[in-house]
Amino acid sequence: MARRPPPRPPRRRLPADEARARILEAAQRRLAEVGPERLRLTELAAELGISHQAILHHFGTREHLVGAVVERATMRLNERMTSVLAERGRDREELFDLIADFYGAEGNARLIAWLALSGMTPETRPAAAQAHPLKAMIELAHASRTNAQPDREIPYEDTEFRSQLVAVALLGEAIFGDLIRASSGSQRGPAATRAFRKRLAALLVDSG
Amino acid sequence: MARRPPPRPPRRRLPADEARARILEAAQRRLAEVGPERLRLTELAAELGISHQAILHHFGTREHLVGAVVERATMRLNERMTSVLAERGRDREELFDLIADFYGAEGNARLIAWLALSGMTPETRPAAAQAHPLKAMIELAHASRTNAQPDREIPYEDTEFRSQLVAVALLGEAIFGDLIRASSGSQRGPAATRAFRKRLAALLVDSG
DNA sequence: CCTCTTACTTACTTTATTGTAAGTAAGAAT
DNA sequence: ATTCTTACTTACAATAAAGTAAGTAAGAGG
Repeated sequence: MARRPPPRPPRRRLPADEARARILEAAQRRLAEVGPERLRLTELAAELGISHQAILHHFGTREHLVGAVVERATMRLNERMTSVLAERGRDREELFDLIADFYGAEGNARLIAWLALSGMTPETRPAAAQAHPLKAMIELAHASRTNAQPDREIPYEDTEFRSQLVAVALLGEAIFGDLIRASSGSQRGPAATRAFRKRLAALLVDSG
Repeated sequence: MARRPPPRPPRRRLPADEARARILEAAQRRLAEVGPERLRLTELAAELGISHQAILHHFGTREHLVGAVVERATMRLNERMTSVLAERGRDREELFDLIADFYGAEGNARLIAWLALSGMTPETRPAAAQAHPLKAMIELAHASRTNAQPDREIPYEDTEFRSQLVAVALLGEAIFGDLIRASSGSQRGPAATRAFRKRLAALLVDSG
């Protein structure tokens, strides 16, 4: 018996910017998971319940989509970083925790890693070349250190180095942590990450 | 005028293992550069001056090739690591330099990063799950520390943490260093990397 | 010198994915 | 209501990459 096609629900039609936003969000998540090279328009579309041409309709080409994701993601990361810094910002341990959450946030580290590996560094975009979102962090940390130890002279380069160490170690831990621990026979998992962060914070505080 | 085809040079025919070795080497270099997802058999073959079917002849499928590269690369990294540790190994600063060269070596960090991001962790291969190549490093470092400070009691977990910090920070610096420095407005390039390493070594030594 | 294995080639198939073309209907504007 | 823009669909083309089939000749071994 030929079954008549089911009365399909009326087609949704979103305003363009919202559709774009949804696509960008899903694409960014996917990009953090599998990287720019393995991002498949069809997969993404299926996940969103649309056809892959809908994506092309909004972004033209796959490359444009990836570009838009990167653009938006770096802008958001910068915004988030500055808001994190503005939030409380005086106490050093809290500052460290906020930064750690930022870099350790599921996806953030992976996204940054994919971009770094793929050579999609912000210096290709001249607009971003001027903005230095991390500079505020260094200055905050430096102020906090000199405040805590008015007697000792603390060179700015040292705080600069320590800030870089924090960023690089946290990002590195998020990406390589469990791999390193696996190959040194240590405990792995989220608890190990927490322990690592705690010891790192302690090391930095103890050594000035 | 129809030109007669030039007398092509007699075909080279390598012994199988050497051919495999050459392919593996080129594939590993390419893999460190562009990652497993963007490794193209045709590109690789062109680079080697052979047809892409020659590669398939030796490795069956692309997946097998990538698997073989990963296998060989991790084995070599482990070997290289242990030989580096055996080389001198008593003095802490030299140990640090050797480790730094290991992780900072062009390609090593990128290769490890690609594998970590792609989820090609060694724990999928049961053979590698038992080997703990970095454990020796931790023990060496611990011995060196207790040797240098016989009066103070140094907990093993602390050395464990510091070893992880070194590994993670060096790898992270290799991948993220210039990106971080760019977004904090600092100097970039190899000199910055050297300076970072020097300060990291100093921090670890100064703090015990 | 002859033979046999196999490293490697050329020619072709298959498949996955991006992109094009054209049409459909949702929702705003008049 | 009617029209008009455009978000989105279905159908299809183009391309590139992996893999198959079959043949060729290099070099070892008798």
